[in-house]
Amino acid sequence: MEFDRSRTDFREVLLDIYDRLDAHFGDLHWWPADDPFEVMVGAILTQNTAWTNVEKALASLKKTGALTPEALLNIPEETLAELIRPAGYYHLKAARLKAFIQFFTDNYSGHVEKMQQEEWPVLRTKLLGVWGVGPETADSIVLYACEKPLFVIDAYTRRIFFRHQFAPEKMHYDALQGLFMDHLPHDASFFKQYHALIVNTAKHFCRKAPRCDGCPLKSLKPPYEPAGVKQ
DNA sequence: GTCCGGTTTA
DNA sequence: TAAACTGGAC
Repeated sequence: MEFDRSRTDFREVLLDIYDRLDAHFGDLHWWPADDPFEVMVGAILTQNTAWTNVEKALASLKKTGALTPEALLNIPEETLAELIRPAGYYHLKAARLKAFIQFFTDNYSGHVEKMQQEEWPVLRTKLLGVWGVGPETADSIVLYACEKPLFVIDAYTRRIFFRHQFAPEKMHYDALQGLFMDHLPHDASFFKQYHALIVNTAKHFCRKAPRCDGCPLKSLKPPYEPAGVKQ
């Protein structure tokens, strides 16, 4: 099956989807965190993990005063692992946090402001070089911690856009990202809200077992499909 | 393709 | 009791 994204009004389709979701959910104020550093730590902790469990891990880090670059640099990895245990994959994530903090300290002296001064394509490449940081984690940090206009793709984005037949199921991360980046204005606040809306939509309606009742996208037509054709 | 994993949700 | 959870490395 061909996925025709060449039509000139694909931008209008993406904006239509945004408007529908924004009207339904309103301003979601993502990413939920006290500061950019907490966003970065949360981005690693939330890898394949429910956010409610990440909140517990972040709470225990705060409670013990460990949620600073200096503290995380010096804390023993095993101690860190126990603190973040509720987030799951805790041995793995302790190692990943350590790798990221080392990078953050070496390159930006542990200052988010210095990181924010980096050109985002450069920053993204550097982040992808850190062990434990893949495309979604890197882009979450670039967008939500550094306020740079980069569209974040996740499993929810894939699910929703595949089901509505805008993209093949296993479309590569960068290709799917390009679908948004090539057709939408590069605005950080807009991208933040769009991704947040996608996550909410997937949690409420576009679950693994779909609940299309009441979904703002229920009446959405695939861009290439003639109106009225039943799937 | 497999492994990492405690916790919540259905 | 099983599925799912704001992935990434090997």
